[in-house]
Amino acid sequence: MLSNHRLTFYPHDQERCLDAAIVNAKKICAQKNTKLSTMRESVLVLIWQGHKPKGAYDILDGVAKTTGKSIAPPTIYRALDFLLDMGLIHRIASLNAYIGCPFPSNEHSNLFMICEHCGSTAEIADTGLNNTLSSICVSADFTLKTQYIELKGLCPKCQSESANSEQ
Amino acid sequence: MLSNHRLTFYPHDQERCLDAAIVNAKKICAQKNTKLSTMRESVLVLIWQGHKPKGAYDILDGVAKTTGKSIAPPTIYRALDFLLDMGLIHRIASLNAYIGCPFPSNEHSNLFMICEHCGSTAEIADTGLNNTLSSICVSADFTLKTQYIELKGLCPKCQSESANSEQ
DNA sequence: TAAAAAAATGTTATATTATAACGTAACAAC
DNA sequence: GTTGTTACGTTATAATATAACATTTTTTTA
Repeated sequence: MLSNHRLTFYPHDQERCLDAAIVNAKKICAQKNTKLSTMRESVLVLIWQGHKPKGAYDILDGVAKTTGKSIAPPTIYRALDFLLDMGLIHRIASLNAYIGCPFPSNEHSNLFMICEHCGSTAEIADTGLNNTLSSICVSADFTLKTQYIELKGLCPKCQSESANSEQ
Repeated sequence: MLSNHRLTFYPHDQERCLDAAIVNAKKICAQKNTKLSTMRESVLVLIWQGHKPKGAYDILDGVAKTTGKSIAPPTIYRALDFLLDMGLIHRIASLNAYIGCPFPSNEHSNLFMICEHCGSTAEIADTGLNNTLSSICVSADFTLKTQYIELKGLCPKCQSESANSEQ
């Protein structure tokens, strides 16, 4: 089981996650013979500020601020499309938002645990889950291509906080 | 395992699904001491035309056509919110669309199999899957509240069609 | 290295989905 | 029959996303 829930839900050096993601992204682009242009890298960097999904227009504002340029939506959406194609980010449909993939270039299950309180979002790849889903699809004669699994709830930190506030 | 995939993916009397859904909806509203007003019923009827998720503005056009009135978006969104609250419909986040729930008033898993080719969408409630998801969440110390599981692929009919067209 | 081709980005406009804010009508309860 | 509640009407606009076309940058290759 591949998961980044410890990094996501507990304090850690965010900078290291960012750096690792960028290094990894460059490697993957090289492998796939594509380029992580300045704009694409800026978008990826912004997405990796923290472990919370970011909306396209938040990304737009952030990139505009850091680059000092004024940017139009298509520029951001094109970068997002590229990063999605490369498997470097995921789209969280229920939030209309985008998040960095902690283990790109691995087959995985697109399972997200989203804290409703603080927004922190962890990704998990679980073989058992994939097997369960596969067998469900087989029994319904449904050919599975892609899956979106978004779990909403409370992360460890927000659980204990809400428990405290109820006292 | 509760599922409507046979009804969804194979020819059948659509009218019966619709009638059953409306009867069921009235029963549930009575139980919950709420009212399925004319507008809400119109929206629900439109959603139950076929087993494909419908967008809010498609619903708007449909209801406007059948009632002969001109309707504004908030009217539709309010009816949708009500039906969602009653558990009579679900929102498919990846499509920004709404679909009737075949077994409201049951605890279930919000698992949808969506045909990418024809749009037919079946809902499945599977205890094994819920257990798998629960244990994943427990091991990550994540308190699960709600889940959105959307599987994209090919329904039985579209599988055989695409197999034929490749010959 | 200059011209051609391809890839990426810029720009303008607009489509699509959803909600805020406030007013009115219908209905139930007292 | 007035009051309170619920649902619906109306206008405007927010938030997300894309179409269409122009320009720039990079790569290829003659």
